[in-house]
Amino acid sequence: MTDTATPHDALLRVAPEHRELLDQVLDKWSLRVLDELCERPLRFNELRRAVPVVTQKSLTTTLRRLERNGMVDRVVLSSRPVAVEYRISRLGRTIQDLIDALYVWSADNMADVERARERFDAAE
Amino acid sequence: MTDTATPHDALLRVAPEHRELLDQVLDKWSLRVLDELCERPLRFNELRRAVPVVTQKSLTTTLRRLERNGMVDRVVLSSRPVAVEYRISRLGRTIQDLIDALYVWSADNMADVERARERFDAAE
DNA sequence: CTGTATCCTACAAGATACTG
DNA sequence: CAGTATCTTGTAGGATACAG
Repeated sequence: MTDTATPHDALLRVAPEHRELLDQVLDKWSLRVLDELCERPLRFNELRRAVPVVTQKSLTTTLRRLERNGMVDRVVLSSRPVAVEYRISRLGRTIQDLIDALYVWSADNMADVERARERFDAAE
Repeated sequence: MTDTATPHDALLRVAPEHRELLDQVLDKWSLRVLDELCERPLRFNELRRAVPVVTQKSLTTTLRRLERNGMVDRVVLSSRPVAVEYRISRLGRTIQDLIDALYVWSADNMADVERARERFDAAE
């Protein structure tokens, strides 16, 4: 790579499997679940209460996908009655750092975004 | 904040408007459009060809939303026939840096993710 | 408590046709 | 070229009931 290349050139044509992984891990419910589990391990119903207002079905789907991709660990604590705890994994923590950077970006730039929106809406 | 707080505590309860902004700017088509515009300004149909396989409707919707949020600039070059160019904005470039970091993360961790998937799928 | 199984609907997105 | 308009379809997600 020559020094005339822009920094972005190194990432031209992002592989489809990388896009797909981000799609599976950066969706609405996944972001909320990762947020919560980053603070502390939680059981299924605790998580349900912590993430308003997710349905059982959506929470199950989200947890399975996060578990499959190695972002969270599912730990069976006991049976009769069944107790299951969800914990963020090492991998999950590394992506949460990047997600947090996005939240910081939002906070830093929200004023500019709102100005852009006002300009756009006024131009109609 | 005391030194017993975890780094994540500072971000507890992310404001809904920040989540909403990320939802509007990190969806499938937006990521692809920002990728392309980061390399060079493009006209509508150039962008359509560059992003396979987006429909006119989805591309229009995506561009309007990105423009409204100040991520891209829409520049009318001439009329008769109309020519319109889309360019990444300063704000767009700042978030693209973070998106690129996510792609790098995907590349760095894809092997671990695939191992997790194999383990999960084998456990069925 | 931790889920599955069904049914249902609302909205995103595709196909197609048309316009300034 | 750069869109808009209309119609249709696919699918994620909600409501509800039930099970281990």
